[in-house]
Amino acid sequence: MLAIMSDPGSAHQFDSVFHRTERRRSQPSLTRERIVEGTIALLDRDGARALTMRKVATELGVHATSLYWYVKRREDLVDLAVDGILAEAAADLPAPDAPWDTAIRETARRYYAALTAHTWAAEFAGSRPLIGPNAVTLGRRIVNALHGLGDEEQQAVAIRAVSNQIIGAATSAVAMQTTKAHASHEHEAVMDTAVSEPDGLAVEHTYFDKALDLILEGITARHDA
Amino acid sequence: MLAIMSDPGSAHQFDSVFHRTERRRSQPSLTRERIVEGTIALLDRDGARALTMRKVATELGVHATSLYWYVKRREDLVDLAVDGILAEAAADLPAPDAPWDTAIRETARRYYAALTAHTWAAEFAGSRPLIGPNAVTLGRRIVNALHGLGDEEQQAVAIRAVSNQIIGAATSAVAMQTTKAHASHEHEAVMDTAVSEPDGLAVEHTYFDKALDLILEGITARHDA
DNA sequence: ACCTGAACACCGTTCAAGT
DNA sequence: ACCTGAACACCGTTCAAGT
Repeated sequence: MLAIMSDPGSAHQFDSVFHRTERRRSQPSLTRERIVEGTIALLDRDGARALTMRKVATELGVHATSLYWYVKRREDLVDLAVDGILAEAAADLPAPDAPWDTAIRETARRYYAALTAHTWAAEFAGSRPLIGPNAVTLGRRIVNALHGLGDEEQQAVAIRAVSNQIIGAATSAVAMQTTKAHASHEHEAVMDTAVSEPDGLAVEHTYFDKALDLILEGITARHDA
Repeated sequence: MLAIMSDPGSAHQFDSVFHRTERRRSQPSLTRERIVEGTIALLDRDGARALTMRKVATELGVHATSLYWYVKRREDLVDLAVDGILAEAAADLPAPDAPWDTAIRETARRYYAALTAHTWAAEFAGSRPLIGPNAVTLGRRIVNALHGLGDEEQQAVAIRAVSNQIIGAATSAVAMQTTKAHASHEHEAVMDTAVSEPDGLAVEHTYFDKALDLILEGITARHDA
């Protein structure tokens, strides 16, 4: 969830990996960074269901219990991995002086693209609060873009409309994708839309842009009034 | 995901509980209906993490392995439970001749309310395709409401904008809620927004209405042009 | 047709012990 | 400070056996 970005202070009240500092020595065989890389590699290769402490450990050539020196629980791996792939999106954001609507379009697009590029990320994003540093960076860019458009409440509404669109679109696109993947596997004669739409994710991506435009038009209409 | 509702045909290609007919005899001690009720009761009481085959079985006074006569896998329980709580929303929908915008507002509102009333439902909805009968009923009501507003593509865009808003808002609201719950447990001095906002879900509910209005204004603006 | 019971191959997590 | 190894209390699922 992105809503926290309108209220960054409350993030400090929540026990999350991102608030716990990492313990480390001079030459450890493990690092939180290495763990995150291994987790992402595993997830990209074998999917969300493959995320177990034991498999991540095997991926890194250590024992499962070693991971607990660096993270507190399995969910931490999820949170770190999701925020990890958001790094792609959080780097290279639109310039601060960009027009508000193109700033939102660009940021939202990158956010959505990162989540759908790693299907597991979209799956997890629906059930975990998105309060990692990269998620916060992305959220702030949207907040800044809307700053000055209407009063505070109008901004809060616009922020939620955009955020919800990103999360909702990403999870829906991925769920639809995996649905069709199942279908193709289980029926040999594939005569459904999976054929007429060779790349469902690409189609959804353009729908995402257009749905976002709808929201931006709504904001504009309200702002001009 | 709701996107399937714009393409009901493809649902038949996917191996889901909803396509498998139930086996039953005259007086079985178990029923798919009883199982769903027990699952929902368990989830409402103990939360999403408590959903295990063994606990559901205990809830119903049978052995875990007995459940496999009625469902194929654990995920089936998730899908059935989520669609189960959507029954509240799918019953008593706005009349077919209601104005399109109030029809959408009412339907979306009920959909969102059902998902947030059972926090586990919102959590699961983000990672499972919403293709149960009640989800389909709700989706169809939205599709029907938009029928005739613009060409087919404009309708598809509007459908996605509304659907994504429902899913995104529900998952965000619930994630935020649980975040704050954690905070209250782990810090004795609760001086964050959880205090100034005694009922976060209620606040989010009114934000949901307003964000949805933004989308409806976008649709109107486009339609009038 | 329905339900049990044993069994298999896993899980996450704790914790004492090693270095 | 970091990592191992054993151990605990779970999991989902299959399948032969009962009725």
